[in-house]
Amino acid sequence: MSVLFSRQCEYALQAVLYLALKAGKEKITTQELTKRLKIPYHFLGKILQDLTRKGLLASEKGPRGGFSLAMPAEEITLFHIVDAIDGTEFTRSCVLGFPECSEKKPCSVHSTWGGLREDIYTRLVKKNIAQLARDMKKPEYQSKR
Amino acid sequence: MSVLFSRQCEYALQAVLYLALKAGKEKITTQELTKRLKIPYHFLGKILQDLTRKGLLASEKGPRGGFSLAMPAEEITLFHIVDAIDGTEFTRSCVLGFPECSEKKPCSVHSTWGGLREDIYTRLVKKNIAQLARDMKKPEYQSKR
DNA sequence: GTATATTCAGACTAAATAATCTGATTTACA
DNA sequence: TGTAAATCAGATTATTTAGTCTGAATATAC
Ligand code: SF4
Ligand code: SF4
Repeated sequence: MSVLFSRQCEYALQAVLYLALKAGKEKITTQELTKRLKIPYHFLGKILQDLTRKGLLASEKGPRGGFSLAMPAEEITLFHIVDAIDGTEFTRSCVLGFPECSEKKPCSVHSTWGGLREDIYTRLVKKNIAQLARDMKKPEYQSKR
Repeated sequence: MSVLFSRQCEYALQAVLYLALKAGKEKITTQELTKRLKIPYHFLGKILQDLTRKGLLASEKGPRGGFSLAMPAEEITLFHIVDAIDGTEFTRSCVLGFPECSEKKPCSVHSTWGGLREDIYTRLVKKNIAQLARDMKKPEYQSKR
């Protein structure tokens, strides 16, 4: 298997994206998210708690409670989410997982692979989730649900 | 943690690259590889067996035995190695692990992320391991060992 | 032929990640 | 004030991946 981010992180990305799409309206419950995104309920619960602790989401308990973005969607990028869940180690370590090397003396694959992590980073910060949510509403993204 | 390929696969890449570098000469033993590349001995053994079964490496038992490339280094790319260990699923599935989607109705992040898997694929097939081994010998890659 | 160095095979253990379960806490509202 | 709907916390289990161990099979060299 090959994978870019952990499963938790993928779930987090989807969840926050969903929240951004519904931003402004009512709070969103774990139940709604678990149904729409097909993510295991309790696992998702943990992830949302985590994102809340990290300050990305705001939560409210009790009936009519749920989760919402803790800040304007314009200020959140996918990078913030990845950072909160998987951390930012990938911006520093070798994409191929090769052992330590110095920039001065790169290994033979570095000319090809060295740029990938910057590339991934760029994609993560390129758009904020408000833009992504707007994209989601464009006709060409409508809609299989 | 974020990672592109499994640890096994990373080890396999390093090992085959090492073999390419030493190609033509004697067979290389697991022991030499485990020392040079700092990969757990028995784990590496499994991986080399795997690569042999998949037809990428040739093995010989007994004293003076060991492993060597099963074909000219010019015919092997990193993609072949990844294919043998992790499989090629990543060329088809979403890099963010999002659930099934149709190309016709991509999700909102697809414009940014859709290209990444082709990008990775390209990097994997761009150079064969003979070229990579030659790169390794260039002065600018010399040498911390 | 015997000792030795290797791959090979399979069972086993360890660690990391993913997922589940139980119950406590908070809050809205009838 | 009581009930229900939600988050929150922590323990537990399951699954996957990583790594280890033991011994058999095979080939070389003396
Ligand atoms: S030189 Fe580049 S590709 Fe090679 S090990 Fe270092 S970071 Fe990885
Ligand atoms: S549309 Fe693209 S980014 Fe979105 S889920 Fe499908 S493959 Fe992934």
